[in-house]
Amino acid sequence: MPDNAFDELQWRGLIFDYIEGVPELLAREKVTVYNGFDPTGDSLHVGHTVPLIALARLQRFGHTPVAVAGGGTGMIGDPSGKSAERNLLTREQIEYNVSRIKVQLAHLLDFEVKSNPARLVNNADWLLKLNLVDFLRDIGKHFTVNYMLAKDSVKTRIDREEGLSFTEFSYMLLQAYDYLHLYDTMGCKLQTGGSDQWGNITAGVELIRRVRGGQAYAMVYPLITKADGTKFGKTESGSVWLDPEKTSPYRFYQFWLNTDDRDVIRYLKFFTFFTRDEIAGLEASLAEHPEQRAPHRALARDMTARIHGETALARAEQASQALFGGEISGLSAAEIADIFADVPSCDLPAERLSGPGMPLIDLLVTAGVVPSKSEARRSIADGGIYLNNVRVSDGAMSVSVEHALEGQFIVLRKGRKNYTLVRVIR
RNA sequence: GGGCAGUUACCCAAGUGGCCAAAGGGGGCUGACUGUAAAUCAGCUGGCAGACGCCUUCGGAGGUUCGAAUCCUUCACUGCCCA
Repeated sequence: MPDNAFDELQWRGLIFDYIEGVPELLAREKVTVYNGFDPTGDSLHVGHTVPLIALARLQRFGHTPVAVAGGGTGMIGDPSGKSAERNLLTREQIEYNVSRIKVQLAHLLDFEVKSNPARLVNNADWLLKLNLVDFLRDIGKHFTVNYMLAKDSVKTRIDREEGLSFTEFSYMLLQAYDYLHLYDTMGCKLQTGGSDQWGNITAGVELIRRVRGGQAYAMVYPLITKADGTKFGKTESGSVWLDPEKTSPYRFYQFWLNTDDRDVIRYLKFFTFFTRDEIAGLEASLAEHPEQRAPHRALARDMTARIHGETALARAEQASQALFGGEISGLSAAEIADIFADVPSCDLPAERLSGPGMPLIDLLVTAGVVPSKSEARRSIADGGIYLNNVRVSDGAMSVSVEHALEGQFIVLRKGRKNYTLVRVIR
């Protein structure tokens, strides 16, 4: 690890833009740095983690990280990067979300160290106290509409058909006020965020200069891109969450393992704490033996262990091996239950399989493998459905008790890697 | 408040009385190939039956017609221009 935080971030490709003086600031003093996040859901997803992990990197260099939950701003909705007006959340929803996210943050930031413990605050604590007239006099006075209109987040929305509401237009002022508040109360001098936050962050820097004559700083990270042009952090089944209830450790592990070759080294730099030498080694391995996917595995292992722990990682790896390694028919009931613990599953009363059994078409729908019977028929016709890992050719077949492994499980699979476990309940 | 344009399936977008479950593209799903890849090629892509066929869908509601995504009325929403 280099001795300079800025160099470290730069090497990792994390510096997209910054206000002049940031490298010197980070080298000169231990600063309090904050990064906001949106509590619009009750869990963070992988896309949220880059700025938060970056905060952890700064913490390792002795700086003090502050995670700011946008409990107040979340009630408004940030127009940045949004194509349409945001749905507003209630105060209760947001408070619940913040409480859930707090647990996840503990995996990323160190709240325990004596010297520079991380902190979590909620901007609802100060924003909700604001009074409109005071706000307009004290804050609004310092911004011209021209300045606000010039911000990209506003400009792109005005150019689009949908436009944006006054509420969203005002968002940047609230975030600017956040920065001022944290500058005043915690001596916070640096705000970080995704590159889409640049306008909001610099508005805060501007405000601090005007009302306090102080110098505050801004630094933003690049948007995480994917080589194939799709959005990072999404899979067929939606966002990849940190909450194991929403995204199982197995799926989480698989998400990272499936990283595109062209992206994997960059992601190692973004997400892990591997050293330059370690990453260089993995890069060499990728070049020489791409089929071994050593960097993918390292990335998946590291992330899964950090977020879900070693036990969950071990299980995710075991399941991956069994599912993609091959044979499942020889496994015991206990092994099956264990391997598929994380895989989507459903319960089915044994009576439904009695006698001639249940049409496979119906079972596929019941188990949620496909959304409709038409889709089920299509998938079978395409050769994309497997029963206990054997491709199904007969679209009219029925599933009976005999098909259940150990009398207890039926393994349905659609395509290469979508497994569903049916538990037969007596 | 006035004028104009628009609202079609997951998205973009054709369609202006029957040949429309609705062109084309994107996306998605599946197969072949492979490294649980990329690239490429092929099939599929509203629902229920899967044989004929039936049902729901072209912003909402109502109407004209043997028959409407297509015509009329009205309402809603969006954009542009005028006040």
